[in-house]
Amino acid sequence: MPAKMTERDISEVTTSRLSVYLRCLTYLQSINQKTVSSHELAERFHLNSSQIRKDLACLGEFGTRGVGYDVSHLKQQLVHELGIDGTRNAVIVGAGNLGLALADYRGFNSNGFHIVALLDNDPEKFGRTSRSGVPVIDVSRMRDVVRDQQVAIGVIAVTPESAQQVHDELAAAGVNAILNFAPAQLRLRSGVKVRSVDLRINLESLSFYLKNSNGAKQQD
Amino acid sequence: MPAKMTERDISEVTTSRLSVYLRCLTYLQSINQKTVSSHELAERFHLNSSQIRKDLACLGEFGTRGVGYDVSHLKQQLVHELGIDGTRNAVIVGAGNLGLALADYRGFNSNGFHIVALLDNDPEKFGRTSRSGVPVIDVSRMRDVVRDQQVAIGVIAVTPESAQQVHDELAAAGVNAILNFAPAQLRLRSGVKVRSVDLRINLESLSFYLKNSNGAKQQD
DNA sequence: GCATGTGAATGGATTCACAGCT
DNA sequence: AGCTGTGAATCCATTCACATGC
Repeated sequence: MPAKMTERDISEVTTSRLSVYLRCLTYLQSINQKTVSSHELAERFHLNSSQIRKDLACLGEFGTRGVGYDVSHLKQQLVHELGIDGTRNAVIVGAGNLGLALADYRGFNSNGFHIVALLDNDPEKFGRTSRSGVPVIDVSRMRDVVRDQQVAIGVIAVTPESAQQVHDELAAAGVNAILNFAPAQLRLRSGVKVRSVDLRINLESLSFYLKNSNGAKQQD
Repeated sequence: MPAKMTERDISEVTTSRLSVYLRCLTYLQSINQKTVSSHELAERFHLNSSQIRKDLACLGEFGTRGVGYDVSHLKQQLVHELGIDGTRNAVIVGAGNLGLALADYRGFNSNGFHIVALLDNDPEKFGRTSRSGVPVIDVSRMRDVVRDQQVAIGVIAVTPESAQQVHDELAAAGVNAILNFAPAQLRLRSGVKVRSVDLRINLESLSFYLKNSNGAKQQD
């Protein structure tokens, strides 16, 4: 099977960094800076400058030797590469605390993304909205919502027990990208991309750090 | 400068996996399974079995050749290694949507962690509590709260503009581990561990996937 | 026989170092 | 002179393969 090189061989870590660069470019643009060098970016992010050049080179040759990168041009390229020059619609499944908070999260409803609905199975909640106005809809209507509103991304904010089922339903409804907040090990499907945010793991990782650095605070 | 090997040379990725194993062991214990092999764990997580053995070997030799690992013993070891055999107290800074949701998140208030307060600078909110009863306290009292309640972990759930300041205040108050939800590039301090959860980056990464897999859905 | 623990081999990502353009 | 783009070198993580012990 010949490696088909869909996804243009840009690795996961690289794309994450591209997002970070994009945010920085937006800032630079706002303070009217016209060009930026890989060294300047490197300092801002505690990164190595050649890493940044390698990352950016993935997109083509956009820099000018002796000068650096044109801020607004590079930004535009990143926006395009990340596929957020249009608007991507998303649904959040689970209108509990977390789902509601996410629905109102600025950054989820801006710059290329739009939350069209919260889906839940509790009839009590149908028809209500989040503070910012995202409506809660019966999860059994998922298929219709996804089709009618061209939903591309699903967010799983339900209990770990229901997460797998929700994942499968989203996939069946034609959603190919999923952001999962449930602390569960999902059985994945080919063609559907899942990113998991596991808050518990993050906490435990911090705890581990605390445990193993306590006696030895002053390392520099 | 001699590499002092605090943190016992266990890498970040490894500790994250240890958390995952822990969760699995808790499950296995609940269904009364007594032992488990690296192969069985590997299947559950789509991982390589020798990776699991390597990870677990970091903690010492807890397996029995020919048999596998004793579920409850290994679990206990992991709990101990991750430093969650006691209770670690945490505060959440920012009593907005996200902060409130996090305060009530089960998994944040169980098994080794306890959220003692939400800190905010809006007097309107002082004295209120989250649904589950976490009180909102004036952020200017951070120092006292941290001292009196022996807070080890801080969660940043404020706007990106305030994140750096909150980070610095937490560090100054003696909090050495921080979970940051603000989409901002923090200037870090030595001795303080920060893990960032950047929701925006996750979304953009999914968008990138969608953009680059669209023409080529059927890869297996 | 079966499963761990671990050196050796592989594979990826980061960093170095420099040739090439402006 | 300055900074990009990139092969080469290095570093770290994952996987292989097998000796070791139950």
